[in-house]
Amino acid sequence: MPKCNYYHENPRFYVGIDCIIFGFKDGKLSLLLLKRNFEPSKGQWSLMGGFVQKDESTDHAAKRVLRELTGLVKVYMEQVGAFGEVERDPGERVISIAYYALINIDDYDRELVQSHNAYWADINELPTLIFDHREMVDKARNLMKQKASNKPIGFNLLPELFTLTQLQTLYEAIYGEAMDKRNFRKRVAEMEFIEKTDEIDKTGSRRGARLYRMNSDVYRKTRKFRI
Amino acid sequence: MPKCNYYHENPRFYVGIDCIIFGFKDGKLSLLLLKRNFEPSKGQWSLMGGFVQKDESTDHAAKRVLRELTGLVKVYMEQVGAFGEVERDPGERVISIAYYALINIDDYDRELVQSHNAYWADINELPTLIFDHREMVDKARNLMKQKASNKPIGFNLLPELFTLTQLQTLYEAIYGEAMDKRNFRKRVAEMEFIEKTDEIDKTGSRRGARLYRMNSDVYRKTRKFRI
DNA sequence: TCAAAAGTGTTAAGTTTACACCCATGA
DNA sequence: TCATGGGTGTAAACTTAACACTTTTGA
Repeated sequence: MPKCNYYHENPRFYVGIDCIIFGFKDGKLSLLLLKRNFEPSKGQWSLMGGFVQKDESTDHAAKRVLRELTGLVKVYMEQVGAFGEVERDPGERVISIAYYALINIDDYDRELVQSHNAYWADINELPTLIFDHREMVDKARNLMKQKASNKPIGFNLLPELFTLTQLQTLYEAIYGEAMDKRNFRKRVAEMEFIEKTDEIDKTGSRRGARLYRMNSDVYRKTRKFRI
Repeated sequence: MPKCNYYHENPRFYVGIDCIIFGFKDGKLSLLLLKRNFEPSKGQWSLMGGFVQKDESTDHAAKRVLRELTGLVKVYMEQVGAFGEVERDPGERVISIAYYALINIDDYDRELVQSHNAYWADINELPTLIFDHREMVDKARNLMKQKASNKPIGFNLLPELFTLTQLQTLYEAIYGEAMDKRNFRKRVAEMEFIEKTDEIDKTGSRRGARLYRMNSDVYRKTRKFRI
């Protein structure tokens, strides 16, 4: 394929990556935010970000940025979209691509997160964020909610073994509304890939609660999910 | 806001725009495609595209690109997402942002379209497209289908006055499946913003069919839509 | 007079919602 | 023994799906 001058008439742009990192902490949906200790906007809250590099796809860049903050690899991520207002970043023209990630809050590298000056914030009590990051968060949250209602992505936010109460609390946090316990469990019982294990969690109650596990192989056979 | 060297360590990229232009033609959902008479990939089919310029947002660039092809302004457009594989455009590294547009097929500037060597193609019989354009189309189609099911965006594909048979045929084309006429009309009757007019369309049948109109002001009051 | 599209209701099936009590355990 | 969270079923309300005939008119 010959290089062609047509391209070179056009301007080039910094392409940023911003990550909306969801976690499930103390029964609440939370985001991992950075208190910036660098300019621009030092001291303010922002999403974890970075720039796309020459030799990497945007999806790859998003995974790299997430890894730089959390140490995690193989994380569930989805693109939220491109944010391209001319003045969105007051420092320079940057076109940014937002991604959301769902991580298990027990797994990440705490030192790495600490060294970036990052903290978990309840999604319903977010501080003011720089630039258009709030818009990114809102769009990510809506997309995630939509997807979580018909694809089993929520399990990425839970430990491998979880109780049905944890699962219900998670979905209540995602939807922002209470659910009926019996109706919820009826629906779970219909999904064969949510498997009962032999184990009991004794930490949440005196009686103890049955632990369940998501079985991806079983899910692949039916691909039916609806909570 | 001081400029800061941090940005300048990073590479810059051409940022492309690609438009998935939906129309409703002869009872079928169609896309406006270009038979490229320029390199690279001359002679092959592609989406209408362009490049983001210095002084415009990506949304603005998408509207401009659409206007360059169709002459239309104030068109319904939604972003599909960013496509950022390293080798997606074999000519140069280009990160492209795809948008879909819904246009009324009676309105566009035919000469302009002709001069770009563009043609309507039935969405179910698309030719092979260059680069990752097929992927963009598939993602756009899914997003549009999803959105059309709970927001009244489909009316952008119809003339101002339309018959219920046209409306049903449109939704059958969007969903790719047949619908029951009586159930369909029952649902339409529940939506007050789909208003019966005094006019009759005599072109589609001997008997003639009642023409309807979408009233956006009435829609804004209820915002209930479900087909 | 007949072909072709427009228009019109009812019933059964399926889904969703509402709701309250007993169980097991450790402190 | 009691406070705490875990676990369980049924009936009513609502929504969705299936289904067939009459009307109008121009050729």
